[in-house]
Order: sequence, then C-alpha cells, then structure tokens
Amino acid sequence: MTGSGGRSRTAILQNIAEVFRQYGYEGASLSRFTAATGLGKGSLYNFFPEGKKQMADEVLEHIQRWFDAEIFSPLETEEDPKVGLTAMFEGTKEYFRSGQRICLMGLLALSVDTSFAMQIRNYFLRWQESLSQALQRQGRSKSDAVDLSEEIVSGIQGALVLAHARGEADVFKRRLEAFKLRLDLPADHYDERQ
Amino acid sequence: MTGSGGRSRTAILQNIAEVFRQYGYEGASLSRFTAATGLGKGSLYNFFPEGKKQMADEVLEHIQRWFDAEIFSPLETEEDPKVGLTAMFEGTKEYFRSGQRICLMGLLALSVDTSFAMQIRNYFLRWQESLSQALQRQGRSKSDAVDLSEEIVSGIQGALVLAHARGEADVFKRRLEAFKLRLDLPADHYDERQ
DNA sequence: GACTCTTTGTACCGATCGGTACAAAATATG
DNA sequence: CATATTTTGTACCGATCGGTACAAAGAGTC
Repeated sequence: MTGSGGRSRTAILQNIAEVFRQYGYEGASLSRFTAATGLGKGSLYNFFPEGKKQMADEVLEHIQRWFDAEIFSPLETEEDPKVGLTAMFEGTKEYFRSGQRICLMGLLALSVDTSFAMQIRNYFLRWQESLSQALQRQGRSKSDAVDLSEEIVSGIQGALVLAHARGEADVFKRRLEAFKLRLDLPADHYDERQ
Repeated sequence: MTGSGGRSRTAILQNIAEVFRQYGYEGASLSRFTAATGLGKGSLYNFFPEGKKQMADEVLEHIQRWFDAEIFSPLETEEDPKVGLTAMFEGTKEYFRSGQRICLMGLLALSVDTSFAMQIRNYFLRWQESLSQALQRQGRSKSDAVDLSEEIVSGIQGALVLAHARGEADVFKRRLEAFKLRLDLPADHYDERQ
C-alpha cells in the first residue's frame, strides 16, 4: 500500500496546500486539514509523523518540484527562448488559476517565521535565474536580463496580491498579458465571452 | 485623559499593527499584543472593548488615513504631477521602511477571511485611482494611465513580497527606482556606501 | 481463517486562545 | 483629603490548539 489510505500522497498534499494558502501557517489547523483531506487526525499523524511542519515542508517541496518541471526547466533548456517564456506564462497562469489561487511561497515569505526561509528564497532565486537565462538567450544583455527577470517575478507576485485585494482575478491576467506583450510573445487566445 | 494609559493611541496602534504584520491576523494573539504594547490584557480590552477585530479595524483605518494624507492626496492635488508622484515614491519607501516592512493590507488581502475585504479593496482602488489621475495630468491617455497605475501598484506589492522572500530589502528599492526612471522622476540621492 | 500490516478513531495531555467579569491600583479633580 | 474616573491585573470560562499513545477497524497475504 502506498501509505496514503488508498489515495495519492500528491492529492493529499494538494488539499493540505490549499488550507495553508487560505489560512496561512498559523491559521492552518489540524481540524481544517481533516476537513480538507477527509482524513482523520490519526491518519494525518500516521502519514506525517513529524506533524504540521512536515506537512508544510512536503507541500513546499511539491510546489518546487512542479515549478522545476513546468516553469524553470523549460526556461533553461528550450533552444528557442520564446518557447520557454511562453510556457512560463501559460504555466504560471494555469498554476495560479488565472489569479484565483495565491502563491503559498509568497504568502509564507511575508511571515516573520523563518522556518521555510531557505526553501522560499531558493524558489524565487531559481525562478529569476532561469528566467534571466532565457532572456539572455534571446539576446538581452546580462544586466538587462537580470533586471527584467526581477521585474517580472515581482510583477507576478504583485499581480496576485492586487487581484485578491480587488477581488478581481482579471488583474492577474492583464499583468501577465502586459508582460507577454513586452516580450513580444503571442497573446492569449482570449475568450471575451468569459 | 486620552484613554490610552498615558500614551497615544497612535503609538499603541502602531505596535499592534506590527504584530499583525509579523504574524498575520490568526497568528496575532493577545499575548503578542501585550508584549508589543506593554499593556496588559485588562488594558487592551479596556481600550478595544470589541477585541481583536476592533484592533485590526482601527489599524487598517489608521493606515488608510496615513496613505490618504501622504500618498493619495498629493497625487490628486499637486498641480505639478511630478511632485505628487515623487512624493508617492518617497512616502512609499519611507512607509515600507525601504522594503523591510511589509504591507499589512496586502498580507490580509491574501487571506480567505473577508472581514476586511472592503477596506482593503478601497485602499488599493484609491491608490490606483489617485495615481492614474496624476499620470493623466502628466499628459498620458486615460487607458495608459489606468494600465500603468495598475502596473505600479502591483509592482510595489510584488517588490515587497520578493524583497522578503529573498531576504534582501534592496530589491524593493531597485523596483521603486526603476519605476521612477520610467516616469522620468529624479533618482534617489543614493548613498552607495550603505 | 489466521496472521500481519495499514489505516483510523479517540481519549488524553498541557498549552494557548479570545473573551468576560470585576476588583485593585493608579490617576485626576475639586 | 474625598471622590470620581481611568487603568490595570487576574481569575475564570469554554473552546481550540498540536501532539502522544494506543486500541479498534480495515485491508492484504497466504
């Protein structure tokens, strides 16, 4: 048996991640986890014997893995930088549910709790570095690429904050499209009827 | 007597605000407030009879008032838009302690708790609106001004997230300077020896 | 079915939570 | 100084917290 009660550990981690996103680390309680996962307390502690911290660690690792595979690696390896860049914007839009899902790494970054600081820092540095590489392969100077990658990554984070603050997910989509326009990437096949 | 135990309500609110910034709403506990304010529980409940929610409401109102006076109004009323825009960047840098202090409105915006949603939304809309007005008075078209104001406000929020994620406050300063450069505003008298 | 392994439920623990009530202490006023 | 007002401290409440221990229930294997 997989050790996750007939369901994938991934599915469980995704439910747990959502509780962390909604309530932050301190507000994410065991009772909220049980409600979100359908697992009782006994089960949760069986799968995560080190408790809440282990859950968060595994969630963050899972997020990092996803971004490595879907965002950072294409930025680093695609011969045509446009392919990697386009994949980044599409993947980012998908991952953040067009602005409806917040970035857990970003949320935790704002906390005074430094338990996850290294993981968070590495995630963002990795994002910027891989993006900067793609921009350089496009022909930009290193300093321009570094500056622009910082602007884009911070712009994405800020767009998520603003989208949630205003209660309008479209803010996020607009900011993504603006960046794509600047990078001369193909616009979304935007469905105006949504 | 002022009703705040020989100290200004403003000073108390500022200490309380810092607890909210560090720990979020759920993690901000009464014991953390007493430690931060030097007031005991009896005092806290005397000054804030409606409890924690009242504290947060008053803190947010206080923040809004500061931004109204120092950021939004100059953007709206200065005849030379450059004066209001420059004041915005300077004031923003000061308020967020050059990137070391996070934006509480932005943090609360990310929570699923909607208790403060209206206040938060109004704050950001007000910021964008006043900024857009200044940009229009500068000669930009309305649509350009609206788009750019959204970009700047979200960029500021994102720069705070990224500065904290990376543990480097300079990220924030760099993003501010980049926006100022785009708006052709005078650069900071940047002290390189810091 | 017997046995083993995995999952789940639950009682319990000490700690903390936000809030209430109210008395003691401190301060202000005439 | 007497009195009124304000501030502070603290006992108490029911609730929740993360975690521990362990037995019961369920699933897998032969």
